[in-house]
Amino acid sequence: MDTNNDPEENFLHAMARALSEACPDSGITELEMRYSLFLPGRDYGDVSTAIAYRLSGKMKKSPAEVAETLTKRIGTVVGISKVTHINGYINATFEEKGYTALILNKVLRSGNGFGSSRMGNGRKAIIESPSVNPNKPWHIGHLRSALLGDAVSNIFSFCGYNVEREDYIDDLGLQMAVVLWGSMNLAAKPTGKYDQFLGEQYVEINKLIESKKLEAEITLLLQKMENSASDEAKKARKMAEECVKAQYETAFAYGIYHDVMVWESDVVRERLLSSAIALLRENDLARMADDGEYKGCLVTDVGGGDKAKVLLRSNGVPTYLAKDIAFHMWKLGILHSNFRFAGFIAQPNGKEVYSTAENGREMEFGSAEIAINVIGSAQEHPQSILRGVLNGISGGRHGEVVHMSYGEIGVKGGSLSGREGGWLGQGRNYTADDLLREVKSKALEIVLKSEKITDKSSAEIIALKVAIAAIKFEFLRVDPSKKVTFEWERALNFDGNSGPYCMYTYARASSILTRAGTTDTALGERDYAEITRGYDFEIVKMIGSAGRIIEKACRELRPNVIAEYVVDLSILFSKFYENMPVLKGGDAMTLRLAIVHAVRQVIYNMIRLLGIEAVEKM
RNA sequence: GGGCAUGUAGCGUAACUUGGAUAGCGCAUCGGGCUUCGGACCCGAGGGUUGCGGGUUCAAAUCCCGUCAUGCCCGCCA
Repeated sequence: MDTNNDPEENFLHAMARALSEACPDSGITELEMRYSLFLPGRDYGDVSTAIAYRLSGKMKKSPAEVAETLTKRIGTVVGISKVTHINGYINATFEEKGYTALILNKVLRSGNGFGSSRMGNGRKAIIESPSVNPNKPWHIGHLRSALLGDAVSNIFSFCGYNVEREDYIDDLGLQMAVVLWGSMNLAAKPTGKYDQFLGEQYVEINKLIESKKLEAEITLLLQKMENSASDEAKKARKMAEECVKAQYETAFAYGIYHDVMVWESDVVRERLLSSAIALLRENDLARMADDGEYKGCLVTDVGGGDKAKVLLRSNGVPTYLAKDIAFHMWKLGILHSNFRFAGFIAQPNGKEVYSTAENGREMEFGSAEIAINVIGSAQEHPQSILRGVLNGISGGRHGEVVHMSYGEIGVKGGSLSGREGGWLGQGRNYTADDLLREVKSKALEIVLKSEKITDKSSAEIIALKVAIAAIKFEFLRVDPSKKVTFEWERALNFDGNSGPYCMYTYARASSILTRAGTTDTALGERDYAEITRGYDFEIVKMIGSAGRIIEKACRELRPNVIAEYVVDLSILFSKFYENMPVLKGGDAMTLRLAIVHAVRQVIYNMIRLLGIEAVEKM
């Protein structure tokens, strides 16, 4: 849409034409040309290229001469007011009135959809996160996964994918067996939030395991749990469900919702595994080890490394990897299951989360073209094996599995170990619940000082939104691959590069529009003759790049590029705000109102992708 | 030992995939700014041999090789 009006595109095409005339065998593709474009220092123009340097040898001219030749051949370009060259660089300057109209009118037309794209073309993506074991509360590490998963889901959806938000519950793991043992052998009665209770029990029991040698007893429990008809299995499932419900209270507090959860016990019961194994053997991806250390095991050699990986132990019991492979075959529609689904909890967003269940009905989950797993970097190796095996099966005919790897979170003293209780702090734990409580209380302190907020009840609501924004932004502003060390001090600071700063910018923009009595329809399409080469046009240009930013975040699975962008836009708006009066802007008032409107809309759209809600006052 | 990731001012980060003009932003520090649209703000200052050493190139934080540091992974655990 509007490509023939986009000056950058026009410049690019003009360049390509000039190049093919001046040097037909340059070997430079249009894509390379596109990549060569960069944003120059402010005095040079609005878009530049240093392509002349690359042609210098081929054309046997100096870069400056090449740039001159190309510039002459470019001639006039729609939307570009001038093309200049200096020291071999070619610089183009946008015709600012036309560009301003193009961008501001597009924001008006597109509204909440501004910046969206059809990149995904309706393809289905299953995004899995945070898949926390059902025996403890979410700690800040799990929260990172949940927030990344939520943001990536939002971004994919905005980019035209059909997104299914899925959560995997490992209710058959050792961790579950441990807390099951606790419920059968310890006197403690559940108090408070159930996930917190279980998490604390888990730490206690692990101390007992070391001192009292309980491994054998717990391993026996684990085996009994594998048989879904056993009392142990039923009790474990019941505990796990209660724990997940408690964990989801946390999720809801953060505004995180899912479409479907899949339980490991259901994967086992549905016997997906035997079909998966058969398929692996057909494709020569698994073999029986006849001798060596894995004698009697079914193993796979896929996944690099010099060592085979066990799928079925010599006693016939499947490994986690085997179950995971089967599960991912379901995700990609390579295998069909008889999974049945039933509503699990009604979520505050009005949608039910469905869960695999023994007594449910068949539903249209699974069978995606892309399966994104938001999982810590520690799982890189198993994830690469999983990917390798599935690629071997699908041969590219089915979709792909993507590991969205993120660096794990540490705290000053060490790790957040569930077993050793690293997530327990003094007075406040490193849990998602305590984090929200602490940050909200800080936010409330500040909101109560605001002159704009008069009644106590709305102060509470706003403080909660500010707190959520502060936390989400703090977690999402960093590249996912980076490991981070959590510090309360930073989490409780709302200044500068922060979610609340962006919200504040939004609130100020809203306030101006309210004062002006401006509505979207009042801002019609018009010329913007009053635009200057000041902060106003800088903002217009930045807004013009919003769509590219979102696509980049989507392609690279990096919500941080959006966070970065919103802060930069907010900073720019603050400068504009201080220097260019809007309501007293005289002839420029309408233009400036349109800019304020556009900034407000773009901040709204962008922070929403991060799961952050804008407020009109704070 | 092998594999993966990370290393950018006191601290936290961006730019690295696609090499371009003065390495951007925030916190902290120091100095300014509210009778003017919301001070969770703005303006200014100081602070960088981009871990280190080579190489490629007209041009390297970015690409290549080596090296150091930190973390993670390499189980018939999950």
